[in-house]
Amino acid sequence: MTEVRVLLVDDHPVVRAGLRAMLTGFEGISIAAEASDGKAALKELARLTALGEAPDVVLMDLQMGAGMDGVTATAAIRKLASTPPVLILTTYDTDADILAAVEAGASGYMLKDAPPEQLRQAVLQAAAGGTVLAPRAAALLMDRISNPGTSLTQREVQLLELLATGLSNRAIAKEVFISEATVKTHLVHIYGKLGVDNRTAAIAEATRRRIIRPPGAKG
Amino acid sequence: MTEVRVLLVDDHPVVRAGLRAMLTGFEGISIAAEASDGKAALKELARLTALGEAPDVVLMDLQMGAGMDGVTATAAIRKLASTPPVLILTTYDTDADILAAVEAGASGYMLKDAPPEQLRQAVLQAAAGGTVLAPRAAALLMDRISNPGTSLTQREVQLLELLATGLSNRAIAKEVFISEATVKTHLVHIYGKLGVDNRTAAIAEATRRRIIRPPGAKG
DNA sequence: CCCGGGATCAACCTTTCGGTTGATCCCGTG
DNA sequence: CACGGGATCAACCGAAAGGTTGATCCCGGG
Repeated sequence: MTEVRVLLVDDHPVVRAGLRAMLTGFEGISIAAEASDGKAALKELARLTALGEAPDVVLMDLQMGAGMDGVTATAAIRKLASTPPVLILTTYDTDADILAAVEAGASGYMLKDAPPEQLRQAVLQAAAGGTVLAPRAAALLMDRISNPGTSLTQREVQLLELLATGLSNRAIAKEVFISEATVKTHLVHIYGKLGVDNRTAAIAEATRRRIIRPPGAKG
Repeated sequence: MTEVRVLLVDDHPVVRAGLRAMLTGFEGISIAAEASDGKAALKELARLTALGEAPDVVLMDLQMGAGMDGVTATAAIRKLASTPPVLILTTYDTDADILAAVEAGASGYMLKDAPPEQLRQAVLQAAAGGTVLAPRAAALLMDRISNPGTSLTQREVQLLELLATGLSNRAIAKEVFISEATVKTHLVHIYGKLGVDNRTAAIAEATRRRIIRPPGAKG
C-alpha cells in the first residue's frame, strides 16, 4: 500500500476541488472518491470496499446543507465492519461541534483554514491510525477531563443551543421531551457555570467561549 | 480582450485552491493574483494596476475570519479610480449579507455551492460589466424595494446590539440614558419588525440577518 | 400648516423567567 | 453497597419581560 487513498465528503464543489487539488499535489496521497453528503459517502464507501479499493481515510465536513450531516455520517461509518478513520474538516471550532465529532468516533478534528502542510500531516496521521486534533479541540478535551465540574454537561450544551435559537422554556421542553421544570433546573445550572443571571447573557457568554455557534450560523 | 483575469480573495487556502483549479480549467479565464483578506486584496490590486495588469474582476468572499472583511474591502475597491467589478462569492444567502454586498457596490452575488458552469458564467458576465445575482439574492432585492417599511431604525439597531450583550431592559435604559419604559417600547417594535416575540429570538434573527454581530464576536 | 414617523415616557396587566427547596431515579466508582 | 453526579420533576414566589393603550415632543415633507 504505497498511497494513502482519501474519500472526500463535502457539499461544496469548490471546497472539494480545493481539497482534491491540494491533496493530489502531495506525494503519497490520492483521492479514491468524492461525495456531496453523508448518504452518498456511505454509498461510495460500500462501492469502493466491494471493489477492494476501500479508502484509508475519510475526510468529512461537519456542516452540510442538505442530506445526511457529518456527525450522523461519521457515526454510521464507525459502525461498519471495516471502518476507515474519519478525519473531520470543518469551518468552526466550537465546543459542541468538537464534542459531537469526537463522540461520533472521529479520529481527528481539523479546521478548514489550516495551512496545507498541516492538512497533509493530518491526513497521513489519521490514515496511519493516529489521532490528530486542532489545538483548540485538544485543549477542550484536556479541559473536559481535568475539571469536569466547571464545564457544561452535554445536556446543558444541548439546551444552550436551543436557547440560542430563541425558543422559550416551554418550547425547549417540548423539543427535547422533558418538562418545563427540568428546563428551568438546567438553565439555573448553566447560568451558575457561566457566571451570568439571564438567558441572553448566557448566549453571549457561551458564544464568546465558543461553547456554541453564533445564533443563526448555518450548521 | 483575450483573457478574463481574476483576483481571488478568500481566507481559506482550501477554497482558494478550489477556485483556482476550477477557474483555470475554463477557457478564457485566468488567475491574476490571490489574497487572504480585504487588506491584502487592496494591496494586490494596487500592485497589479501599477504593473498595468489590473484584474478584470475581483472574486470576493464575504466571511473572512481575520483582517478586513469582504464588505469593507468591496466598498474600498469601489472607491478607487479604476474599479474592477466585484463578484461576491459566499457560503450564506442571508438577507444582510446580500444587502450589505449590494450596498457596498458588488456587481454580483453567487453562492459557493453553485455548480462550476454557473460560476464560470458569473465571472465572465461580471467581467463584461454585467450584473449577476443568485436567485435568492434577486428575490430578496425585489422584495426589499417593494416593501421597505420593515427596516429597523438606528436607535432600534443600537438597542439590539445592547440586547445581544445580555443586558436587562433596566441596564439598557441606563446605558443609553432613557427610561425602562422606552426600552420596552423599542423592543416591542423590534420584535414586530423581525417577526419574533422574545429577546433571544430577536438576537438569533438579527444575527442571522446580520443586522448585528454575533454576541461575543471579536471586535 | 398639518401630517407622519421616530423617540420618549407612564400605567396597567399577563406571561415568562429566575431562583429555591426538595424529591426521585439511574448509573458508575470506590 | 454506599456515595455522588447527572437528569428528571413539582411547587412556590418575586422579579423581569411581553403587550396594550395613550400621551407628548420634535422634525421634515407635502
